[in-house]
Amino acid sequence: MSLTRKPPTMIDVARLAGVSPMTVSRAFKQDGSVSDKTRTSVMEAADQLGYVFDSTASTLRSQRTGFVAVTIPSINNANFADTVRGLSEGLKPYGLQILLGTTDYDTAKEEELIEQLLRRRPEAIVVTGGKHTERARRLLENAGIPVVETWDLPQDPIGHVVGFSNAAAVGDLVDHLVETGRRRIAFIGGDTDRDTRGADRRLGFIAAMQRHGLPTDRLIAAGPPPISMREGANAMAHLLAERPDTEAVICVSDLSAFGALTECERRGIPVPGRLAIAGFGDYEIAGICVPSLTTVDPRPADIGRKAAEAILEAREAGPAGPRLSLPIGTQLRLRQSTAR
Amino acid sequence: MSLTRKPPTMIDVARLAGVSPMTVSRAFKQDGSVSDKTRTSVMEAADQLGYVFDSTASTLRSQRTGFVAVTIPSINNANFADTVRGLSEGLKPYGLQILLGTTDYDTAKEEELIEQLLRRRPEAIVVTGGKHTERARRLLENAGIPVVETWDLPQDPIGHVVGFSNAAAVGDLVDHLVETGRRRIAFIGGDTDRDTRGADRRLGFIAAMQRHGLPTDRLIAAGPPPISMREGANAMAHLLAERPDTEAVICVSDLSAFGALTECERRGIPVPGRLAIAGFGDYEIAGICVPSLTTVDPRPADIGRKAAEAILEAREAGPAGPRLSLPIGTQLRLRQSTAR
DNA sequence: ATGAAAGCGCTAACAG
DNA sequence: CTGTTAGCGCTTTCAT
Repeated sequence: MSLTRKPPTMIDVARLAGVSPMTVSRAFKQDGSVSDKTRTSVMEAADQLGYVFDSTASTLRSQRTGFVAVTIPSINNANFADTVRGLSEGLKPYGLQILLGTTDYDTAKEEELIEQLLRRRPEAIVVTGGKHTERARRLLENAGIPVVETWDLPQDPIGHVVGFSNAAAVGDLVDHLVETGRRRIAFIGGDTDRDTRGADRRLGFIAAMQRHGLPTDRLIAAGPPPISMREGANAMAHLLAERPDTEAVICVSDLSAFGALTECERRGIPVPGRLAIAGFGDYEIAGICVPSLTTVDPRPADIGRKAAEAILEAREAGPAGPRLSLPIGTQLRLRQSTAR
Repeated sequence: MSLTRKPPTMIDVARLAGVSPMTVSRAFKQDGSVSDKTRTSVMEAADQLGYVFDSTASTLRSQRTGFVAVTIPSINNANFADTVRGLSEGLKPYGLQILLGTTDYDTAKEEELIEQLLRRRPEAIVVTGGKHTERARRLLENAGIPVVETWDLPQDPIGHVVGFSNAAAVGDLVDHLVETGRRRIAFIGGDTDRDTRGADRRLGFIAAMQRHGLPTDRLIAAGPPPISMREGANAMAHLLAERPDTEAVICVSDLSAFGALTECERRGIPVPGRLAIAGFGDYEIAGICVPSLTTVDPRPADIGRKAAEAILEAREAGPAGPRLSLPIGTQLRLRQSTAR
């Protein structure tokens, strides 16, 4: 590492290249109107000095940070990671970079995070879910930038929405299980409403069961979110002890579903023979485990791509533009774990 | 969303609170020397105006962005996600925020990414691995900030290092398999050296096999990284077709190892009875699948935490401080998939 | 504990 | 195509 001496600025580059700082500035832009010859000599000077463009200064003067802020519950989740990837790919061609933060499924942390992110003056913000603290909501409303809520269909959206009904998607799973003759169906999910999407899935389960005239007395609380494989296995052990005659289980995610599946394997309980299992998310594991898992594909990368589209449209339209609502068509993936 | 009018600045807040902008600035700092009464009235004024502190301006004047740049190969990988979590938690108390980018296991993309990130003037940068393009290396060397290379032990480190020998860790796996009586051992990994850590694991496999006087003719190339579950299953199918007498398989990661395991399950091949399988990474699935997977735990969150420590120490010590090298003690996790 | 003046490094706006 | 001037919103520095 070189000793810290003052790093070169545009002025240094300009001096060495024998041009004005403004010309250096233009040379570093895509569309800057500079002759090829000038640009080349500027770039050579910059290279020679080890100059690295300072976007903090550019940002202040031009009022364009090139940031899009994104909040997700957890970075350690393939679904949200896919959404971030889709978003990132959709924004990159426009020179927009993602500024990512995680909320740990906690609206208080989300509020703090949103404030932190807004201080960086992002040009748009994408949040996961539609449930926020009052202050977080106010911050988003007053930010003066496009706001996109994702992975949900909020009752009262702040700005744009790219999502789907978690409840309806679980309803599809229930319908499928009932159609294939299951009646005593359980739901394994988180024990709080901190994970809004998880809570919505549970509500969707209850509503669909009632629609079919079936009891909803097999709700297993697997602990605070995120509910992962281990919690799924424990919840399945609990369920088998309490209600051994259960015919099918819907889990809040594929990870917990896979954990539940392994518990059946350890106990020699045939799946789907004696017990059907379904998950949510279409994580890679769902397609490859044995038996493969029936699940719902929420198209996470599509959510990201469409959120990017929403942002780009919103910038075109300006603050007076319409609120966009881009629905995501979830897809039921019927696999071995619920076959008849 | 409110119509975009000019957002309030410190000057507006100062005017409303009847103080100077400097006092507002101090009120927004942790240790600003302002009376409680003044701070309260400033905060009230700020609230009333919906003022949000502008760190882009703060950053320019103070030359402190509060960013630590981080590059990882993929966001969709629980190991790297854990490292980012550890890092993030270690840095948060110091007001440092992570600016994350992904390289897709591509050093050319890494170079571009590093330049992008350095333009944002991070106060330190953490990169995954120790292999970079020449220009990327030069950029890092001249950045004038602490540089930490992780997940590897580079021959010629740029700055600080927090890592372990991937080769040695795979050597431990080979030793274990040989000790338990396996001789015809295969390795499933990526087909290029793009994934440096994967390539190092393969080299470690070859070296350890040679040390034991065993042949290394069972190297399966599973495609370009990242090698995931599906590629692991395909590679196993290929291996079983070509070399059906294989006694054990080491996979470049737990994800491919799990895929390989499912392929055995589909074909009715007993694991570990007829074939032993080992992975790498100690992903959650390794501990919960049936049979559970023998693997190496690289302590990803520790890598992040120690990288944070390295950064904090380096800032204390200044540019003249020592190059830190914080080794990570990987842990062999012996489980059912290689039991005798 | 508070204020006044200056300026961080770049670019908008205008001129030529 | 290139240059000049001013200023983005804050904080450093120096004063009181």
